[in-house]
Order: sequence, then structure tokens, then C-alpha cells
Amino acid sequence: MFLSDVRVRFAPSPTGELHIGGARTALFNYLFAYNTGGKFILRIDDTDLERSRPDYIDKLIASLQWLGLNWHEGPYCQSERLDEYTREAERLVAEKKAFRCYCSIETLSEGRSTARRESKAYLYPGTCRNISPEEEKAYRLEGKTPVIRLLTPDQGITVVNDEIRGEVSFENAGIDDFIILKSNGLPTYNFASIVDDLQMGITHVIRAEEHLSNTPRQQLCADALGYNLPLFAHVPMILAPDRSKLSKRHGATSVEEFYSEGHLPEALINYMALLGWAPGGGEDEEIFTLEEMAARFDLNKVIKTAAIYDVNKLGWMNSHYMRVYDLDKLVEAALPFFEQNKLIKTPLKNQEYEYLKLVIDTVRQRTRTLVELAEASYYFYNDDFTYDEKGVKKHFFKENTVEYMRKAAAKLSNLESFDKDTVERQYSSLSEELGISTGRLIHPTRLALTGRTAGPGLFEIMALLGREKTVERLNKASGYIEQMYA
RNA sequence: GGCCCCUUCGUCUAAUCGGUUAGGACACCAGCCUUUCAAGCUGGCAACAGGGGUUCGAAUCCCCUAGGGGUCACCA
Repeated sequence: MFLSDVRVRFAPSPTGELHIGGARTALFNYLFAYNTGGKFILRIDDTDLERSRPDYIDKLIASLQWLGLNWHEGPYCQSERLDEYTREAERLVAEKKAFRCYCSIETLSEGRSTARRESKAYLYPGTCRNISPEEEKAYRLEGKTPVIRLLTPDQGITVVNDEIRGEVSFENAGIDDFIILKSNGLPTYNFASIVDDLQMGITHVIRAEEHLSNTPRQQLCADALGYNLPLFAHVPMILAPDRSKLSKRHGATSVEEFYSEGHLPEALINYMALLGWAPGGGEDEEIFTLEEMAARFDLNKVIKTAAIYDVNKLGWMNSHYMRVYDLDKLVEAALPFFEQNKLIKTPLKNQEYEYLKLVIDTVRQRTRTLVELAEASYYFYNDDFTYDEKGVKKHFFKENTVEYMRKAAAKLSNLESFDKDTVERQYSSLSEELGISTGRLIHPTRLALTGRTAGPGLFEIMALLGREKTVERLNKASGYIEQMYA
């Protein structure tokens, strides 16, 4: 089943909903794994006790599943692997590649603020690099609990070989002896992350660009630990329209929110893939299934620039998917939205399901989201709508409208069959009889039947509504107009 | 502030080794279609951040400047 040794992972921390940036990172990992015939692994980076919440893990998983990004292994939780981190850290201490540090947070932050005042970068001065066993004993007696810091080189450079950006060099002098194990015994991100990647045999670390600056630290850890380095690929960030970091004030940012806005997973996936990646090679196509994207995906084709996401294009893409979606699938996706709008109540009877299907099929042609779809289906389920104000002025309060509508109602009420073609024929013959354009009949009728001036083809609406409702609403509107004139 | 990354239409992007009227998509505008609104079709508007080099020739290679982003935590 797996054609290669490629192993990639998506490693979110359960501190919030799945963000669009994270979702795209997951997607790129997925695409790469499937393109290379490798494995896609899910890992939960939950070493932050303060912010991690178990219910977010469930949400993360639900979002990933909704998107259809299935993983082959995991989820592994870092919180279940704590022993590994302490074991590896202790090993480094024993090998003199790391050391215990007893400096207080106060001392450190003092140094930091001094450095800041002199507008210099603060680097840990190496205070505890060479403390003697006696000193250590003394600190312990004082009740101090140490952290473990990696002993990092003071000179030379660390080169990150990035699949997307090429070689990126960092001066080791700019990297201090950073903490790998906190005083509470938990690992820091830079340590836990690389230990996991190494132990889990990850071959390609594909993650957001914000981690690029941390990568030399992780490579230093890997070197000290004595493992071979995985390959790295840092994908660009997704920014808000003003090029700032994406946040709540910019609208929907999480997969869950996109779901509630009525987007289809295929549309979101397709849209996200195009943020930072394009098949290239002169191919102009932009609509792809997950499989088609996986077949074309290539890390070298991932763009280097941060992208701004455009709700407009997502909306267009979603409307496209709504139109071409398998009807039964679309109905299933739309169910919760129709239920939420109190249009239906599940479980549906057979007949109700068939009706819903017809409704959705006629309405989906001109809506962009499932929310809009449910909203635009209102009059198929309710009689209590009001008439659009402008429409009333334009179509109802025109000479003879009542007469036309009464006649139309009368004509329709005798009909045996009430399909689209039959009613359409009735309307054209009536307009002929009356010597008016069909539009003169159609517009007020649409307003009478739906309360709106825009929507699906009128005769489709009539056929769906049925004879009784159609005639009833026509007469109701006539009465309404008469009353307004009186 | 130090370090790192990035810079093609408003937005997402294409342009194998340097040679293109710099292509496509969304949005926008116009026309067609049409019972409305969409969709669809046709056409239009619109970009190589700036400045130096290298070269016969640069969006593409090098340098500088500017702008944006990231990172420097006992967060991930």
C-alpha cells in the first residue's frame, strides 16, 4: 500500500479550533504523503498544560475528518510521551551536551530588560554551563528546581536546508543555550517537536514559515541527540487582507467557522490548496479534487510568499461546487442548515426528502453557500413571507395587475397536471389572450409566490409549489393589492 | 532592536536553461443569452516595489534601498 518510506506529520496544538493556516499545512502534508506514496501522521502537541484542552483535540479531529484529510497513523499525544523527553534530555546531560540551569526567572528577565534598554538582543549568558556538583547541591538545598538547557556552539553556522527556500544560514553566535526541559519537567516545543520527529521517523517536516527561525535550534537538538535530520519545508503564512496576522476581526478563520458559514469541504480544500501552490506547467485549471491535487503536488511548486485569503474567491469556488455536487450529497450537507432554519425536521419521510431534493436542485443554481441555500428556500416551506417593497411598487401597483393575477389563478386552478411545461403554456396563452408580454404576468406572479423579485425560473417554482399553493398565493396577493388600493 | 524569510494585476497565481504583445482565475466593467436573479459565453480594465549592476538581451542572476512578515519565552 505504501510505495515509499516518506513519513510526514501534522502536529497541531489543541489550544483552539483548527485555523485555516493549520488546515492548509495539514493539507500540504496530506498531498505530499499521497503524492509520494508515504504516510501521513497526526500528532497532538499538547505539552502546554495551561492552554491545551481535550475538547479541542476532538474538534481538531472533527475538522480534519470533515475536510477529508485522513491520516494513516495517530493521533499520538505528546502528553503520553513525556518519559521520552525526560529520558532524552537526561541522556544529553549525561553526555555533557546539555546542563542543568538554576537561574531564576527573575534574574533572566532582568537580563532581558537590560538588554532591551540597550536595544541589544538578549542571550542567555551561560551562567550555569559549568557549575560544580557542590554548587548544584547548594542550589538544591535552597529548593531550586532546575531547567535543562542545550549546550550550543558559540561559533560557526547552522544551515537549514529548506525544500522550499533553499539553504538558510544562521549564526550559532545568535543562538543561546535554550531550554529543552522546563522546571516542571515538561519539554519545550523545540525539543519535544524534534524528539518526536526523530523517534517517529519523520522524513519531511512540512510546517508553517513561523517555525523557520526555530529550525536551527531543532537541528542542534538533533545533532546532540545523534539522529539524522529530516528534510524541512516551510510553507508561507496566510495573512489578513491588510497583510497583518489573521485574527477574529477579519471574519472566519477556523475550519469550523467556514463550516457554519455553509461551505463545502471540497471547496475549502480546493481553495486552500491554491493559496501558496499552483500546478504550474502552463496548466490553467483551478478546480481539483483531492486526488487530482495529490497527483500534481510538488513541494518545489509551493510558493514562497505569504498569501492573503480572499473570501470572494472562496465564495465563488463554493458556489461552483454547490452547482456540480452530487445532489444527494448536497442534500445531506444542507440538512442541518435547513433544520436550523426550521424548514424541515429530521428524520425526513421519503416524500419530504424527495421534495427537499427538488427544492435544493432548483435553488442551488444561484446560491453561494448552504446558509444562503436554506435562506433562499424559505418560501417553499412557508406562507408567511412579506413582499419585497420595491417589487410591490414595481410589479403589484401597476394597472390591471389584480385582474391579470385573478385570471391566471382561475386558469391554473382548472389544470389537471401541474408540471413546468403545462403551467408555462398556460401563461403564454394567457398573455396572448390579454395582449401583454409574459413578463407582465411573470413578475407579479413571482412576487406573489415568493415575496421576492429574484430567484429560480418561475415555472419551476410553480411546479414545485403545486397547484393549490400557487393559486392560493396568487389570490392572496390579489387581495393584498386590492386592500392597499382601498 | 538582532537574526531570518518574502516582494508579478485589487486578490490568488503562471511564465522549463535569461529572449513572452508578461498568461490564467476571483473581483470589477461592457455585451450576448434571458421571465427575474444567477450561471454560461464574448470582450475590456489591470502587475514584474525602487535603484544600481552582469548581459547582445533580465520578471528571471548579483548588490543596495524601501516595504511586509516571522522569530528571539520555563507558548506551541
